[in-house]
Amino acid sequence: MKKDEKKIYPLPSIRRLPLYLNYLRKIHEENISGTVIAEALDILPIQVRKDLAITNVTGKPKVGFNVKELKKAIEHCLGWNNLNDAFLIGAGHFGQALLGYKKFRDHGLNIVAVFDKDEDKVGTDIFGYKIFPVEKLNNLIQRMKVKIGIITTPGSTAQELADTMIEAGVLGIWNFTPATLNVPENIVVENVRLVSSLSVLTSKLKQQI
Amino acid sequence: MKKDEKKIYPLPSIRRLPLYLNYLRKIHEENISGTVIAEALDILPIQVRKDLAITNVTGKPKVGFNVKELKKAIEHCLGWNNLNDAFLIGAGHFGQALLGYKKFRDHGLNIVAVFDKDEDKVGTDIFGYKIFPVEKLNNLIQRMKVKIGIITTPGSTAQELADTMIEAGVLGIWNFTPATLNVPENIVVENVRLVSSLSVLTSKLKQQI
DNA sequence: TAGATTGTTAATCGATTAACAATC
DNA sequence: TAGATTGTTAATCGATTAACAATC
Repeated sequence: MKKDEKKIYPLPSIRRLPLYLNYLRKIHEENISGTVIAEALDILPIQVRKDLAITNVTGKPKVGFNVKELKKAIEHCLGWNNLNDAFLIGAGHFGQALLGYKKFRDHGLNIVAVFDKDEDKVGTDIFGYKIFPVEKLNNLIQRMKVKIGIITTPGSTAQELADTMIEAGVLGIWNFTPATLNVPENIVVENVRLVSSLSVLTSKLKQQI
Repeated sequence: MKKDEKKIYPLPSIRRLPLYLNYLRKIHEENISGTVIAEALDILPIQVRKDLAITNVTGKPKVGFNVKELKKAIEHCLGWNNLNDAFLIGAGHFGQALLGYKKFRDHGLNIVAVFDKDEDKVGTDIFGYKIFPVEKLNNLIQRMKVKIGIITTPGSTAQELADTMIEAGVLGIWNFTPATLNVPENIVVENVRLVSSLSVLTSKLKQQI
């Protein structure tokens, strides 16, 4: 057990695992072949097999993989088997969009509280989440032992929030701001760079035309 | 000119270009060295130099790059020199978050109209954008010659919308849904896979702990 | 059995990193 | 000039893809 927990998986494979999981959750067959998954998701069959191999689930030639087993294994691999509690900081448009997207619970994430520094927002309710003042962030992270912080504030406050959260015990940060966060090396930061994504789109379009 | 338009840039470099651009826009120096940029963004200096090389801007040893020239070149490279008009489909939480994020204009994107299939939303206003019924999508894309569609609907309607838009002349799709879009090969699709990003975070955290 | 599908081993490809000469 | 910084060429690394034997 310990051993597989420590294994480092290729990140591109990790990124594709939830695609497989989504697909597996939709179908009703008992077994599914990598070939079929590949076709549905527009991925090469060999890549599907390689990706699925990291879950340590083995398929049966001519039959494929057991769907139930595979779903469980992917969830385990991603750390989605028990819900990860998270705090969300920044109740702006973006934060609200995330709060409104209930599906995160299907993806291992459980947002348990929301923070904002805007006095007018504090105390109000968004989608059933009561909004706390950022001043309480440190204290509540410690008390609730929350390990994940989601930053949806403007970039200018991101570093400061990260510092606070890390000091209080947060181990992973999902950063939706354009800021580059400076953190100790044992802290995991995952950046959602919408602008990088947009760059790919527009630069490809430019080439295309 | 033609020649450089057709060149295919490494996608990882393209993803980093806007980070450089953001940084360059913040500073006030006339020249900047790759080394300094690298330090600020926590990237290796050699990678910064390699990335900047794709813009064809050359720096001066000991001096660095001309900031103004570099900004222009990056914008050109990304196709941000003239604003790309885009339609947004799906005025839900996520769509609204994008509409509220005015900064896209600094990143080459100009959302010109918003569509939704919800009759209650049609005709109303969000952040100054009037919402049109999806039925008008085809017609307006043709009339306004819009080339980019942003899909922020639920995944179930994404393919259908993509088909409609492509038929009407859209060339690039920014897909915020989990759906895998099936499109002709000359059409550019860029997927924003929040769940893939979350996967990276949670799986790394699992290893860390 | 025959053949679809898996899992493994090897080859290819592309990105990152290193080394270093050129140069302002 | 001396030395910081660039740009180029080569080495390394990791992911993707190909080939194929194993097997249900």
